[in-house]
Amino acid sequence: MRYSQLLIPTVKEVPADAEIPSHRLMIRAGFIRKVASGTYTYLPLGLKMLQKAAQIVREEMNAAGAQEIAMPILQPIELWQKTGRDIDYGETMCKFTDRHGRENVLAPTAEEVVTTLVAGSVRSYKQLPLNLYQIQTKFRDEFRPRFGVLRSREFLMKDAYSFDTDITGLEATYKKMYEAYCRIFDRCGVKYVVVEAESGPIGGSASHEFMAPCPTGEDIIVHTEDYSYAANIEKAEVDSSTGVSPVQPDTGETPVLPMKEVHTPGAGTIEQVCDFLKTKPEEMIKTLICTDGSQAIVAVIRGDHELNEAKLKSAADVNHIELADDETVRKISGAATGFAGPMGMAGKPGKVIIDHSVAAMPAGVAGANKADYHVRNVVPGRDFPLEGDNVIVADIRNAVEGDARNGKPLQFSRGIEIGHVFKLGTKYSEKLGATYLDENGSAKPCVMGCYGIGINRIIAAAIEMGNDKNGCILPPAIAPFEVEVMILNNDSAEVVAEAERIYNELAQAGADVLLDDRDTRAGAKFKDADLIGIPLRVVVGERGLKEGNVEIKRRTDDKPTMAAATEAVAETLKILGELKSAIRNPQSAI
RNA sequence: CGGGGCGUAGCUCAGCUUGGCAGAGUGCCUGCUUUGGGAGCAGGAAGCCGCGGGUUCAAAUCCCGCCGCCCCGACCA
Repeated sequence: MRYSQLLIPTVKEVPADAEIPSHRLMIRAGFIRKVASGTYTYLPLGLKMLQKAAQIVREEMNAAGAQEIAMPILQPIELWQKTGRDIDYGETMCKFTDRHGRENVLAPTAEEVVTTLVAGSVRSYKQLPLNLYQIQTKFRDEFRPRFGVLRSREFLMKDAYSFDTDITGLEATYKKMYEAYCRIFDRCGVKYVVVEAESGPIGGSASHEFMAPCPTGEDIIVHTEDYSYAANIEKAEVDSSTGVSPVQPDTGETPVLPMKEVHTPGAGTIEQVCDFLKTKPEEMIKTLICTDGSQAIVAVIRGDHELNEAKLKSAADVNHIELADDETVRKISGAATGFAGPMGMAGKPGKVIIDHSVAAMPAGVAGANKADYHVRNVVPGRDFPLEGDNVIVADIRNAVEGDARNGKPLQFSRGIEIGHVFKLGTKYSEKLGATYLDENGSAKPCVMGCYGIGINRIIAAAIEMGNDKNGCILPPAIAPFEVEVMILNNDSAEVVAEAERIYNELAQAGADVLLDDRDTRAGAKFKDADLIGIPLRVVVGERGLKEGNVEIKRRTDDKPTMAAATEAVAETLKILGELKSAIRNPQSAI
């Protein structure tokens, strides 16, 4: 295609509201423009990248035996009420009432529709396994859209849903999808690590996330140095022997002091209490009052630790958890927020969940359940019970520096979630009646899996990982063009003719090539080519052509290499082939 | 939803404290010169100063309300 005919509005100025490199560069390179918070227009180059990534996804999904379908974005809310997910998704779901007064949703995902489809179309085990997917716009009214297209309210997602007769079948399908995902991200040229993940409101028994490692990522990856264990921090489990209190253990030789109430006026946070009492956060016992909507769930963790809501949910065996409001806190603890303690909690309605690391403390400082007071020398097991009908000791905190898994120390890094695979089981098939008749004629629910890929995030992650001060450095598989042929001197008939020849021959050979035929200064063309990040550049200029040469330069090269104009096409295709086959990812594994 | 910031030319921003002609750079258009890493000179077009109300002789500027956008937090596959 010809540059002069494409809408590629590159900009020199850094957009004021873009914070991270991918967002800045996608705007600067003319890939996207913002329409409103969390919604973007994709311009020709940006759309081309999305389509290339989507095509790779499509090819690998088809190769793995999945079939492409198209489901509606507009869905009746009744479907979501059947599974209760209208509640689970809550405000995140875009809803509206149509002219007939019917409530509709703009789909954030499609389990309900696809499962209903299968319920009505599949009768026999002979029709299974089945794997259906689509590549389609999804809507989520995020609390806080940010980071450009990384967290937007409208985005392109590949969502696949598998139906098997039993768990063994699901395992096989899951493995197939997992492997297809590896091939997809390999082919796209995006680095990734696979981590264990929480399944969240989708529900199900197991899941893995594909993370593009990147310091600007929103997710925290917890892993051993060799990646033999890697998990999202929401999921990461720690060896229970690690992370125990550094406080001197009670050897029985030092007398155990009785509890002592101390006045701590206005000190409601861990930091304030530590300042006031000259204690360390790891000597504090933090008591968080939560609720599942009907009963109180009291979480007890060490002062320097963070509560992990997913772990708390599973320890308490509830579907939903949130921090209680001040009024509830006062009712349960008898004091303002900031002064709750575990003493006496076990006798109240609800559940008390105590983290392992608190149970291991010889003594600590806790809130007194009385405004402006804390208590020293609180001994777990003596001053509050570690067992009982409604008391559970469990792992309910986030992993921290110093924790280990399988005896190996854990490290922390950040990542962008670009893909997610789930084993769903029969949660949806049972609720929506997706059953089949087995060999014996008895009806059984399909065993499901679901598999998502954020297409926009593939693009953003690739730019996030591949950029320098001059612009994007894109993998050839998803770059808007593989090669640019640049006409350096538009007023030279020979230069123009030679550039056109090379451009036409490259295009005929199947290369995706852009001809920069704009009648503008050379500097501007160089800057734009670098900004867009086209992997390979062929410059046809008067100076070189006098000697019968053109210049060939990879985006990553410092200097161009000269090639005979007559060899330019062959040489370019050769380098392009090398670039395309060189793509692999260092730390994918697992 | 809580905290903070911002809203002025297509873009990046100054002007607001202390009310008094609507500004710069960049981009865009025209002409001349230039032509291998975002050229120079000259000329030009371009604004509901986010919206609504108030104070005032006079409001981009001060006051009130609303809307939008960004960041942090909370929340969230």
